[in-house]
Amino acid sequence: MIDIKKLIENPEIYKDSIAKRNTKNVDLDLLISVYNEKRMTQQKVEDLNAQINKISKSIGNVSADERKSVIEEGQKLKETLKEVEAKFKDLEEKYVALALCVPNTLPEDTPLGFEDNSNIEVRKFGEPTKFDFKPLDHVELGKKLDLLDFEAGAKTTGAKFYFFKNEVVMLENALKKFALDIFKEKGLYMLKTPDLARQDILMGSGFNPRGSESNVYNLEGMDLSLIATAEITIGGYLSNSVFKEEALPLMFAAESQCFRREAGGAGQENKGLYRVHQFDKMEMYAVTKPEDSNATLEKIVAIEEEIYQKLGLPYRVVRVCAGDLGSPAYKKFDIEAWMPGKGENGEYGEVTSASNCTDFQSRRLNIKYATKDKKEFAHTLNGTAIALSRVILAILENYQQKDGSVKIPEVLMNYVGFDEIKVPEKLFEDFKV
RNA sequence: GGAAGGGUGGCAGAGCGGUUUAAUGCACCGGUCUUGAAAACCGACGUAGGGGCAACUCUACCGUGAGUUCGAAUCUCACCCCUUCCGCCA
Repeated sequence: MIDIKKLIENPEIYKDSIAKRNTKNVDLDLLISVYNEKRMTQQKVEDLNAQINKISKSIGNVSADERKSVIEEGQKLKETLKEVEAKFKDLEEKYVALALCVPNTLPEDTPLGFEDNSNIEVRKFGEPTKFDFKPLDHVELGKKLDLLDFEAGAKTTGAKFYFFKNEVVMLENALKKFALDIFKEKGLYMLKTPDLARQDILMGSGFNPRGSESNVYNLEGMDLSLIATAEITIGGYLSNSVFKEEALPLMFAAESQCFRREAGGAGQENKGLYRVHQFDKMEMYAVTKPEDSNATLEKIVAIEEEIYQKLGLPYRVVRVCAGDLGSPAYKKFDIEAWMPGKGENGEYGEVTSASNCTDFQSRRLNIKYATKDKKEFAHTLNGTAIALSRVILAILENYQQKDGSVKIPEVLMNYVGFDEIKVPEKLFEDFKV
């Protein structure tokens, strides 16, 4: 939610953001006029209430014959109040609906562009993995090594669902433990969150549970949705809180499952594990004072980079362009790991995303911090540590060998308990006639 | 899922249709006293929004939403949450 006073004072910075993001269906002029009308109507409601309060207080001191006329006067006022109140409620609803559509502002140096090809590379680690053979993609490797099963996922649940099998089940758990150890070392406050959340909590983080654009699954007949990221439930955890100034910045980490409808996400670009409806994720989150949020964003990206360096995955860090930002994000960095099986000859593919949401979410979720003499909205940030499905994809593709076996990244060997995934003698398919 | 009880300021806790401006206590903050502290005393002490240059003033908020009433923390209905017991179950 944006700060309406800031918007009225400075509509240009919001107009600029909307244009650069190419956000549709936002009408700032209408929003401002509805706000002003709402305010005037609110004043009328309050005046009427003040009159009614006065009358009902005076009623004890009024003589018996006067009482009747005083009550009648009150009744009259109440009828007027009902009309004005209905108008106010209507305006309030209109105002909220319009205000919810306004995206966060942007810093001056945001790269321009509407798609991810306008993102700007800011750093690079390693070089794209070279092979002296033609590498397989993770779907082929998953089949050959009996590690992934998309057909069974489709049969059981639907397209873009999958089974992890054998060593990948262990690899997933190893990656989680690896992430947890890093969280512990960095002193992050750790959470394992519910995988369902109320819809107002979803909206608090900037997710829209309803409408055709929605990316979330809703539970029929209930006020609950499957979460798309732990960012949502961490937001719920922190909602309606006031933090001590000296306790900030607070850094969190959470494990959860993530469910996304990803309507229209099919196609070669998104094959296999790259874009799926369900995956596990280790997420980071921070609450800071406004002046610290940009430094904290750098800190989150640094932890992410440490993870991918330790995993030995080549990556680049990109600054996300205006049109590719979600509406809560003020500034965002993605890490893209090298994926040898993506596209024709390998491509970088997004594995993390770190956003500074400034006060956009904290206004909706009511997350504040207190100084000696006032309470202010805090800033919130979020960043991926490990999206399990995509990192497993990257490990399989980057660590494959000529015979189809896959080496385990050194840092994970102790976690998984073996150093290589060998080509099995028998596949599950061989059990069938 | 069933039954009973409950949800009031930072905390504890009264109020159960109109002198409530939500009592009282504790905590916190400022002050007096003191070498300093404690105690005692005095004062201030919620959030959000509207109007005003301002001193100030008005409105809303007692789990949430609706309703009854001139007037609701108090009465009615629905929902949410908590506690205890029963049932079911990893």
